[in-house]
Amino acid sequence: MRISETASASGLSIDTIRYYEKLHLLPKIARGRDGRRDFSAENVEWLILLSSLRETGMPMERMRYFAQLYQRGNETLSERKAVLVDHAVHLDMRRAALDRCSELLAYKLKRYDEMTEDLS
Amino acid sequence: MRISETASASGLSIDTIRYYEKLHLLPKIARGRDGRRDFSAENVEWLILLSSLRETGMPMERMRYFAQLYQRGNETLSERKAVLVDHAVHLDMRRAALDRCSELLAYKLKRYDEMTEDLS
DNA sequence: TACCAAGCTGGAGCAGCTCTAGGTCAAGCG
DNA sequence: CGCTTGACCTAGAGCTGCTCCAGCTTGGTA
Repeated sequence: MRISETASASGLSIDTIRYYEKLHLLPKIARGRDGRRDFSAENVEWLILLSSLRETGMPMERMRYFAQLYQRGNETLSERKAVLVDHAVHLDMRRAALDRCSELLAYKLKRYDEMTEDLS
Repeated sequence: MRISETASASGLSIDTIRYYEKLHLLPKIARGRDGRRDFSAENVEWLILLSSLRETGMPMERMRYFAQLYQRGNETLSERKAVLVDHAVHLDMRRAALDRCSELLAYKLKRYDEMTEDLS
């Protein structure tokens, strides 16, 4: 798969994919004889996971650790599982932050409405 | 109120508060005769709002626009309202991203479990 | 055969903090 | 009264995580 297709499949930009490769967040990507990257289905699946983790706030350093586990193969499954379980907890915290913000916005909007009524 | 108290009340760091002031995201902050900042209750409330908006992904540029409206006073209430309503929509998108990530994690964890069972 | 889109690399630029160096000032202590 | 401590100040450097740019190569179409 070409890098442009991989980008739209994963939601990452082409530049970000190259950047992640440079940081060794990806396993070795095959190249065509013209030097272009050729992403496997597994590569794409991995990028979708990275994209989702990054989008929801996993720090780069943690992703690097996770990627190293991935590249060491099946012996690291339990450590990888721990990373994902931790991140699930983090998702709950983010959800709570969104909810707090929603509430605050609702309160502010109500106050704005009251203020515009008072003016009229 | 001192900057350290304001930081813990708003959830922003002291450095970030000073940075926001430099970018004119805050109205003019009073100073004591020793040159230290003295935040009013309204200042703190404003910082709590900014903190909440930033934490949930509002870009700096948008915050700057919002801050300018705020500093122009009550005539801008309807524009400010629009900013907050837009952001509420953005919150829903973020929630959806969290949910997609949760689902993906659940799927991956299930697969990990199947793989470790196969190994044993 | 000439072009154009898509890819490549190395490196600069940008957003949004975060940290550091080097200083001021007020309060508390001996 | 002098000394120390700690919270604050400023200007500016450094960091993360992209994002963009210049200048080049290649493969497919007319």
